[in-house]
Amino acid sequence: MTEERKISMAVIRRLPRYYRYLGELLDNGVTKISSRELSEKMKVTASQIRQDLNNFGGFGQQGYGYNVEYLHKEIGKILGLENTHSMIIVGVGNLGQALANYTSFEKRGFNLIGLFDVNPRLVGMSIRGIEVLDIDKMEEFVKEHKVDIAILTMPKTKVKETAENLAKWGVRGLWNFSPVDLFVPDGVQVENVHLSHSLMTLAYRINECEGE
Amino acid sequence: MTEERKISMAVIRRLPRYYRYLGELLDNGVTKISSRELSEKMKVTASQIRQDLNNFGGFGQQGYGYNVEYLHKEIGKILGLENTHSMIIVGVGNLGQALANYTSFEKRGFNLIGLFDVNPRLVGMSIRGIEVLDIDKMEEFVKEHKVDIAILTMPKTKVKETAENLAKWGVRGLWNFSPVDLFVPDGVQVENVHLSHSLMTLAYRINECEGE
DNA sequence: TAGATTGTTAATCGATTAACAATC
DNA sequence: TAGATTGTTAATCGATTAACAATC
Repeated sequence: MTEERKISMAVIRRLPRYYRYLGELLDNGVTKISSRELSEKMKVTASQIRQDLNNFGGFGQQGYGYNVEYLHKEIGKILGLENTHSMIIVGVGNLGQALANYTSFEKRGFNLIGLFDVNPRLVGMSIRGIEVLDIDKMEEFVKEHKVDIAILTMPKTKVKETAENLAKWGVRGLWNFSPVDLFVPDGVQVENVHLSHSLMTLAYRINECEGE
Repeated sequence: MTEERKISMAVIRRLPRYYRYLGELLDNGVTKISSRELSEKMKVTASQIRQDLNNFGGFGQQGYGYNVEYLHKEIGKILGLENTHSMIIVGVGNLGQALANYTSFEKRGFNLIGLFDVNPRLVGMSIRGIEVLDIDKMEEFVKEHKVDIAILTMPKTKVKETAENLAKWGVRGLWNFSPVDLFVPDGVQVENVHLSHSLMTLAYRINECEGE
């Protein structure tokens, strides 16, 4: 596959937001929108919207604007939402269970196919029809099923080793919820959700803006 | 308070990571570190570390480097971690419960003091000694207790209204887990955790890097 | 056609990196 | 003092915004 140009992460991270807004417009029966109108709703510049979209092609029409349904669909394609993705959860504690119970991921084609934990109390339990397996069974499972994404919601002590193994066994995406930085081989993508970092930056801003 | 200069969010978002690494060094008994050594560990440039830190003052010593304990403590102060912060959770579903059970926030001074939900089945239940109250009691509670941060883990339909109310009642930080953009008055800080966005960007990268 | 709005180039702004004088 | 490393200025790089020609 010949990539024309590397798209910056700043752009990529804005795409889901565009996708969400366009979805809402679609639900409200809006058929067309200009970059200016969308920019006012989203509180960004129209220039940025047009630049962002033109990284991927010309989706609009001069003098008219953008067809909402078409643009929504195209951004979905860019994000890879026309494919389904299979996921497993490694670590079925509080957070793992919460994510396992999320049904909205499925709507976007993210299907949960496996749950793993070391805790014998959890093994054998089922969440939404999926049985929690012992972590010893994970290698076999991953090699047998095509696993696109592993959700890492386990204690941080074992994350590094687990991530290395999963990468070795062919998992291409790691959604990491541990406060640990994973350095994995090329070709494996890591997306971190550092809740404690997020909370700390909120604390900073609260303290900074005291008395504003 | 006279702010000298506006610090960019890019810098702020790196601070928790510095804080974490320095904490680890501290635990390992490391007493001093140079920006170069730290940069190698963290895979960032030494220049960036020095620039970032010098936004807040000179914490190092020429020819020596940085004292790990001192720097760790100072970054903690910058992030506001020497203060405690009181938090409530609004919406005690799967994710709300998971966050309520997190004990690690407490270690950093983030104390949970209230839980609220509309669901009569959840009201009256206790998590870690905190009773879930009916959402009708929230206004009174917030006005009586000093609430710094509200964690919004409720269905998205009610988030906008709830956020506006909480802001009105004096809550200064909103940690928002709903796929909704909140536009609140100045002085109220919003930190979004858009899990679905995070997952979509991971999907994009997996698809993009196919065959790499 | 005239008006509107895109796609795209150019200008600006901000963030990152490099370089080096200051100094421990 | 000599060596090391910071703090800080200058250079570069990238991202955002502005402007406008293309065109529907």
